[in-house]
Amino acid sequence: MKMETKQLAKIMKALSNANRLELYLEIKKKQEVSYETGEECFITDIISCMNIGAPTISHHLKELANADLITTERRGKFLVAQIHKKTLEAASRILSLKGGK
Amino acid sequence: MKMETKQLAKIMKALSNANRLELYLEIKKKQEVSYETGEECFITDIISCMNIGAPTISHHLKELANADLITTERRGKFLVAQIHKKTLEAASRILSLKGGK
DNA sequence: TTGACAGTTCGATATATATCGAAGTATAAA
DNA sequence: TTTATACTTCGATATATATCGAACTGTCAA
Repeated sequence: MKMETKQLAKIMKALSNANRLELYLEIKKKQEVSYETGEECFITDIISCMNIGAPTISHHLKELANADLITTERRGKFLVAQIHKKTLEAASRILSLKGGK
Repeated sequence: MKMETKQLAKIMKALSNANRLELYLEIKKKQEVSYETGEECFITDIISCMNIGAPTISHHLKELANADLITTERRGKFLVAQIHKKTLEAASRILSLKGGK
């Protein structure tokens, strides 16, 4: 099997759980807003507006990071997350969503 | 949680297994070729070039169909599959891969 | 009708996963 | 230094999933 396929499956798996996907999309949304406001995406804000516990969020963040979809960074007491745009773009390329052969 | 998010998660889950994704991409590839040749995508050809058994293929086809990513149709003795382009396009739209948010 | 081929269904198994509560760690604030 | 906040780690549990072999169904060909 192609390396590409395995990699894409990994990305898909990371986005296959509804709560984790919501988490990812939330980070993505905040990051897009932050282009304008300069704010960062604080995980603590996301936790308070999702209906799963902190341990589960922590677990999901690791899965997203493991698939290279995000990175996280401590900012003092808090955790901030950034989207890896390249990973999502790579996924779309493999799926030939745009352009394509 | 948004309906959209749940739906997208379902699509992602269907594509999250490497073998199932390979199957999907194979159907997709054959369908693209078939634009030119007029051929259809026969599952039997795919089975013979993948290293999982027929029962598993059958299971995976159902998962893909359940996520609305493909449809299948009997052609006499054989099974042919078609990609639902719209589903993949909808997924990409929700992920905002193209165009703005 | 018999045989072969294509695919499905069933039952079993092994593995992965999502989630939680409890307890731990790190940082900031009082 | 005590307390509170923001996560993380651990262990447990319940559920889902991928996969297989065996047996079944449907279709064609001889």
